[in-house]
Amino acid sequence: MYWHLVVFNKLRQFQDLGHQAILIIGDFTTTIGDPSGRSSTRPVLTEAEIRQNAETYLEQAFRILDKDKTRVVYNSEWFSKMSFSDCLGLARKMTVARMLERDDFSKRHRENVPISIIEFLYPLVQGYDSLILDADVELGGTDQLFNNLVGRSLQKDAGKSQQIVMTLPLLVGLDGVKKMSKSQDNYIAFNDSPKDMFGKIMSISDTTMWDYYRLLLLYSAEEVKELESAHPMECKKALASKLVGRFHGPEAADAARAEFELVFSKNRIPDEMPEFLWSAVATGSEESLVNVMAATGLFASKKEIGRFIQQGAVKLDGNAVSDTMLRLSCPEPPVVVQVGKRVFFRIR
RNA sequence: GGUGGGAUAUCCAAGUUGGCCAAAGGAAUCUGACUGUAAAUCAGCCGGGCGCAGCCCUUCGGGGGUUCGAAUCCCUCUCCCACCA
Repeated sequence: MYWHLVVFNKLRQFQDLGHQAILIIGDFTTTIGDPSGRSSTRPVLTEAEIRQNAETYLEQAFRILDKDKTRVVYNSEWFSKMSFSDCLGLARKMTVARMLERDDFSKRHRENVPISIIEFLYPLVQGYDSLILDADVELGGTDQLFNNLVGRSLQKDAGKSQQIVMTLPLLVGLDGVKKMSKSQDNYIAFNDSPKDMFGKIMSISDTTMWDYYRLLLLYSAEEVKELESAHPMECKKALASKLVGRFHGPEAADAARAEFELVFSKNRIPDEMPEFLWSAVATGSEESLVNVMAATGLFASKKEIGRFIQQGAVKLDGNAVSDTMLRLSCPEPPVVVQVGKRVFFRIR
C-alpha cells in the first residue's frame, strides 16, 4: 500500500546515510488489534492471514529498501515467550490516566464507545518492541506518536538510552479525506496493475496530489510550488507516470498513460479487454442484453444492470442503450460493451 | 449483584398505539449532465427475481411463539450502554 512508501522512503534515506533499518513484523501484535483511529474493535486475523500479509509487506518493502541494510524481525519471537506475570510486570509500567491522554482513547471513553483492556495493552506491547531491539530511532505515522513515546518510557525505565521518535505525515486516501488504509478501501497497492494504479492516481483530488508529490516522490515545498503553476491535470499525469514507473518500469508507465489518454481523454475504446464467447453468455441464438451482461459475472445483480441501462451507462460499440428489454443475437463482428467510464468487455 | 436503556440496510439514524414498511432522513458508493476519471453543483439510483407501471422472495441482533398479518406484541439467548452496589 502506498502509505508504506512514505515510511520506506524515510527509512531508505537513513540507510543511504549508513544506518541499518529494522522492520518489525507485528505478527503477534496483530492478534491484539490496533485501536488507532477506529471507532470499534478490529476483528482478529488468523495466523495464516497474518503470515500472508507479512510476505506481501516484505515484498513491497524491498522495492524501496536496501536489503543488505535491513533486518527483519517478528515480534512473536519475544512475545510468545512471555508469561502472564511478565505481562503484568509490563502492565505495571503504565497508568490509566496516561493511557487516556491518547486522543483516540479519551474520545472513545467520552462517547461511551467500548475500549477493551487488551487495547490498553497495545501501546505497551509496541513500546516493548523498541526496548527489546534497543531502538535508537523509531518511525511511524503521526497516529502512532503515543505508542512510540511509550517505547521511550520503557527504555528510560530500564535504564537504557531513549529512542528518538520521528513521526511522518499520514497519507490521505483516494477519497481525499480519510487516511489511506486497507479497511477504508481507499488505497493504492504496490501491486496494482499499471492501468489501475494510473487510474487511481488520476482520480485523486488536486489538493491531495501535492501531498502525494511531497510524501511519495519527496518533492520539496519549492518544487511543488513551481509545479502548481502548470495545469493540474498535467501534473497529475506526471505524478501517475512517475509512480507507475517506479513499480512497473517506464515502459509500463508510458503504456498506462497512453491508454488513459486514449480511453478517457479521447473517449476511445481500449485495445485490451476481457472477452466472452457468445455461447458462454447466452443460451440460444437470441438473448436479452441484461442476461448476457449478468452472465459475465462482472455485475452484482440484474437489477443493477437494469439501472445502468436506465441511466444511460451502457453502450454497445459506443452507442448508448436505453431499452432495458433489448435482445441481442450472436454479434458479427464482435461487439464491445461499455458500462460506465471504465468497464469494457467484448462479446464474440 | 440490582435496575433501566439499546441492537434497523455500507455507515449514521427515524420507525416500536401490529397492516399505508423493502423500511423516512443524512452520508458514502455508483450512474448521468458539466469537466481535467480534480473540485464544486444539479439530477438519478441506492436488497433480489420475473418480458417488470404488476407480482413474488429475502431482510430490521440470533432462535421460538401469538396473529389473517410482526421491525413493531410475548418468551428466550447473545452483545452493548448507563445508573446503583
